[in-house]
Amino acid sequence: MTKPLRADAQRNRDAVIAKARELFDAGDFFDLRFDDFARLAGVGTGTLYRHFPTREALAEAVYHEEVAALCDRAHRLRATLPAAEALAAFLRDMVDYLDAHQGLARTLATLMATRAGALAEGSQALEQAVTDLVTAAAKDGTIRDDVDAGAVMMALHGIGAAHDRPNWRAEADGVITLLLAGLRR
Amino acid sequence: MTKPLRADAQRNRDAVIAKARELFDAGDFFDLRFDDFARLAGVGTGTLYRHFPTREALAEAVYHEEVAALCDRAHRLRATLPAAEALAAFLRDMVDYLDAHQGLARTLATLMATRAGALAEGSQALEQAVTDLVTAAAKDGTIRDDVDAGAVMMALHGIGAAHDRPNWRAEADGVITLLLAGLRR
DNA sequence: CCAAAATATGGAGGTCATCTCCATTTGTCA
DNA sequence: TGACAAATGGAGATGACCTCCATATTTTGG
Repeated sequence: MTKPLRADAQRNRDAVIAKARELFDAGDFFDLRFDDFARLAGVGTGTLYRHFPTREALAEAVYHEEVAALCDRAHRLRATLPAAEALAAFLRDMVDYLDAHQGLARTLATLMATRAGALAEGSQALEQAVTDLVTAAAKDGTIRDDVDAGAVMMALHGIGAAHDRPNWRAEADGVITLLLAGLRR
Repeated sequence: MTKPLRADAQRNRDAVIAKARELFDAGDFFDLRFDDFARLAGVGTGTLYRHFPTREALAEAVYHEEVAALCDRAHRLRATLPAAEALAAFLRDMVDYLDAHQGLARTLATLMATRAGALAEGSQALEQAVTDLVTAAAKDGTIRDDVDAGAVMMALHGIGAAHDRPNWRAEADGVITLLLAGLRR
């Protein structure tokens, strides 16, 4: 399905992602004109747009492997721990991760806000991972089964969307605590 | 503190808010060019911008009284019900209200996303109302006191921010259910 | 190794929403 | 009523986003 990229195209693509990651870490990614970013990355605007039609698409590419890692972790947890504990561990990890990578929090927030996220691959994968964890735990009876996994997802969205609240970390932990306590039978 | 508005200015302001409310109800408010909106409302763009520097400012004006009503309701509930029940009732009302007025949900989501919300009067008031309810219930011992009221706020943000999820209502109810169950001692 | 075909490039310029500015109009007050 | 203050509105500046295409680079098949 995926046609092999020409050598120079691949090089440019990688350069763009590398520069984007750099800006994410510095926290400037979202404050920059997209055109200027192209110049920074050393490519023309046309090239940038061909590879990444929107800013969010680029953000997703940057975090693609990280999100994949999170999903993997979800699967591993689910395989090695009782379902409820796996869910708890995953949610706490998620907050840790968002805390360590503010860029991702902002990315997710944007993805959520623009609804482009509904189509984003990474977003889908994450949602699927959460759904799996929740339904597994519900099925073995350790958590209630009358609440949709989407509710957990929604709360996570809230955590991401509120990334700039002054007391973010404590509040995010609070949300997770409430969710887990609320889910317990 | 508030300087009295000239007669025509007041008239225009009211006309703009009225038209905005109309569009909110129709669901078109956010899909419209702000300039075109000015024409629709029968004022010049300059006038529109003088009264409402941003789209969000206008949205807030439209929902100002609604938010005020919600806050009043919070106070009344707090006065007439045990604290924990007041909190529960308020949160459920909140979802009902958001469900009935999608425009408000989207407004809140935007306010949250743009961080302009942190300064918005209505937003502040809502947060205060929630905080009051939570701390009251925590103080009388009916809910746990180790979780910040901000966590509840964050979850509400999530509900607002996710307003376009296909299964919104059920998931929103789920979030509230989990929060309330999680808060119980 | 060398065309010719396919693929990719980049940046000038088009498009469009946002917002400002100010000459003119409208309201207020003595 | 006259003069001063307040408000108006819409033309046009601004600036971000995105497209287009003449040129350049890579690949392919002979």
